[in-house]
Amino acid sequence: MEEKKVEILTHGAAECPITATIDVIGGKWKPPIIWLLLRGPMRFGTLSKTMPDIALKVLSRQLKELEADGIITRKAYPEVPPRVEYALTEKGESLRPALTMLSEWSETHILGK
Amino acid sequence: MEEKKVEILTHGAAECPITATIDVIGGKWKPPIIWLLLRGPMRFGTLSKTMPDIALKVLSRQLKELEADGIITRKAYPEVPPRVEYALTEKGESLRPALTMLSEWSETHILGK
DNA sequence: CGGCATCCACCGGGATACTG
DNA sequence: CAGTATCCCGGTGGATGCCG
Repeated sequence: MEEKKVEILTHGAAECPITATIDVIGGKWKPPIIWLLLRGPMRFGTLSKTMPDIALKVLSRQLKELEADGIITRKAYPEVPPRVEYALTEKGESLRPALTMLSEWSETHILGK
Repeated sequence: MEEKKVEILTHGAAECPITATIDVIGGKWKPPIIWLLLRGPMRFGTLSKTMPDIALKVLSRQLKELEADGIITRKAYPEVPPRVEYALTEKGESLRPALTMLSEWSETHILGK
């Protein structure tokens, strides 16, 4: 009864809800990937050509991680030559408003000044 | 003139507006730091006690980076013992809506589900 | 109290070569 | 076309110790 306990006792990074979201979208290439897929499904090769700076292995892994987090789906067509299309899930689509705000903030406060 | 040029020619990570914002708030401890400061200014020691898992040096550096990015201000009071208070700038405060959306997304799609 | 200097460990990202 | 398999590198985060 000596000291009044404050509301926030401890606050680790793990419990931070913002961190939890950034853990999902925070990969170096995940924002541009999701940003592109918000316009519609894309093939692996198209993603690669659209983002020439990303190594194939890295693109592959980022896509796999996004799939594991339920953000995108991977659909392979058993054709020759192979075709694989990536598309957002509902969960991924639900990121749109948040990502839009992040985008607008940078336009206002970083790029556009 | 043979091929029709698509709208999106290339899309590096550097040009992605979302990535630009995440570069600012994406440090491991930056979200919880900003999240706390959205409630009001705090002293260095209070931040440290509130987030026990962060090493002092790391906390110090993250604060310095946020200051360099214009997100927070550092005010030192020439007293004994020393006192230093950190507070959000307007630019930092302007992150509130975006961070709120990130927070809500995780509550809905990760934690609470 | 509120740092900074030093050193270290880890892991995400990258280049290259090969495959179903 | 759409990857996987290795190997490597740098940056960020972390532990410890000293200082105004």
